[in-house]
Amino acid sequence: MNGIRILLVDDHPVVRAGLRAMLTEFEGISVAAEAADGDAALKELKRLQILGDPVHVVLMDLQMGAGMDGVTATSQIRLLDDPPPVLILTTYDTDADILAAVEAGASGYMLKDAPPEQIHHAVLAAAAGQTALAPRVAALLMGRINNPAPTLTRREVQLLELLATGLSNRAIAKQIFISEATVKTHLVHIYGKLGVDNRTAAIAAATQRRIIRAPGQQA
Amino acid sequence: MNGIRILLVDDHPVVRAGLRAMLTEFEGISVAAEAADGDAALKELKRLQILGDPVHVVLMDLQMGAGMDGVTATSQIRLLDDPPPVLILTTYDTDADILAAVEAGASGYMLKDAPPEQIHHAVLAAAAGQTALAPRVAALLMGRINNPAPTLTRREVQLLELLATGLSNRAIAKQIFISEATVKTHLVHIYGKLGVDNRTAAIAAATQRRIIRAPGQQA
DNA sequence: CCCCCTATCAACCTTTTGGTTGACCCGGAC
DNA sequence: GTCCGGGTCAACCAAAAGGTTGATAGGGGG
Repeated sequence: MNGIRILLVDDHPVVRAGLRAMLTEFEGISVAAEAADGDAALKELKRLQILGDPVHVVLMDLQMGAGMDGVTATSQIRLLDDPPPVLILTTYDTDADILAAVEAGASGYMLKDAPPEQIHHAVLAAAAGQTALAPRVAALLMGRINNPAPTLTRREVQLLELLATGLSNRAIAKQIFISEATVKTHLVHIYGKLGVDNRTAAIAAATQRRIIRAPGQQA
Repeated sequence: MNGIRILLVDDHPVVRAGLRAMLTEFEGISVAAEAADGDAALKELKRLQILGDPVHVVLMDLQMGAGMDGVTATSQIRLLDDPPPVLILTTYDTDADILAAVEAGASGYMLKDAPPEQIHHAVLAAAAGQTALAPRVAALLMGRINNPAPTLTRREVQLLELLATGLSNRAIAKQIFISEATVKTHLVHIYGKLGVDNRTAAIAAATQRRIIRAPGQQA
C-alpha cells in the first residue's frame, strides 16, 4: 500500500495502543512500528530503512521514563539520511519543552488531550512536509514573541541546581568557591527573570519550565 | 453477554482509545462507557445503573485537567448504592497520590506504563472484589514497613505540597485558614521527620522519597 | 482515667533571606 | 576606544524563616 507509514514512540503501552487504534481508523495511515524509547526508535528507523520500508512520520512522546528522552531522540533522528519528520505528541505545553523540541528539529507539537481529528490532521500535515502546532501551543509561541523569554546564564542555572538540592546561600557559596554576597546577587537576578520572590518559588518555576530537573529526580 | 463491563475515565482521548483497544482484546471484557472527568463518570454510572446495565469496574485516571479529579470522583462513586470497585490507573506513584486514592476507596492502583497483561489482570482482580497493586506500588508500600520511613501526617503532607509551589508561610496560612504560627510549628515537625533544616531541603527530601510530586509537576 | 499524638496558636529571639546600592574586573560588540 | 553584560564582592536594612517554650483541645489506646 502507499499510505502514510508511522513510527510510534512512547513508553506507555496504553498510549501506543490508543494511537494505533485511533490512527488506523483513518484511511491511508498505518503503523509501521512501535518503540518504547529513543534508542529503540532509532533502531527501528534504521532497520526499516534498510528493509526499504521507510517510515513517513515519527510520532514521538517527550517524557520517556528511563530511556533516551524525546528531544534527544529527535535530534538523533534528524541526523539520519533522509530523516522523516518528527511530530511531538506530549502532555505538557511548557515553553521550555516546546522550544527544545523545535530546536531539536521537530516539525510539529501536539498535546495528548487533543481530539483524534486534530492528531490525524497533524500527521497528514507532517507527512506533507508542513508544520503542525496545537492551537494552544501556537498561541503560546505567539505570546513569546512579544514577551521575550527569560534567558538564564549558565552560572544562574548552576545556582538553581544547587538551590534545588536544599543548600543554604552559605553552603552554595562554599560549594562553588564564591562569596555569599555573590550568591545573593545571582539569586536576585534569578528571581527577577523568573518573576518570583523567593527560592522555593524559583525552584518551582524553574522545574516547571524544565530549566532544571526536579529535585532528587534523575532516574 | 455476561463479561466484565468497564467504565473508562480519563481526560485524554488517546488513552481511552488505548485502554479500549487493549482491554477488548481479552475475552470477557467490554467497555460500557467512557468519561473525560469525574462529573461525567458519575453521570454515566447513574445512567447505566438506571438502565439496569451496571458497570463492574471503573478504570480511573487521577489527574484530569479541568474537571473533577480522580480522588474526588472515587470518593463520590463509593457513596453510590452498590458501587463498583474503582481501579486507579495513573502516571505517578508518589505516596501522596497512592494514599489519597486508597483512602478515597480505590481497590487498586496501577501505573500507565504497565504491560497490557498486568492491567488485564488488575481489572479481573478488581471485578472479583480483590485489590490489585502495581508491583512498583506494592514494593513501595512494602519498603515502608521495613524502612521506618518518617511517617508524616496528612496535614504535614498537605503543607509540603503547598511549600513546593513556592508559597511563603503567610501565604500557606491564608490558603488553609490557619495561623502563621501553626504553619511554622508544622514545618518544624516536618524538618525533624525528614532530617533537614530548611524548606528547600524539605522539598528535595520529600520529592526524593516520593512523598510529594516534583514542584511544578502537579498539573 | 490518663497519656500520647495531632493540630492549633502565641511570644520571643536568632539566623537566613531578600532587596538595594554601589563597586570592580573582564571580554566581546559596536 | 567605549559600552555592555556577566561575574564577582561589600555594606546595609527589612522581611521572612528557623528554633524554642509553653499552652489549649480533641481523639484514641492502654
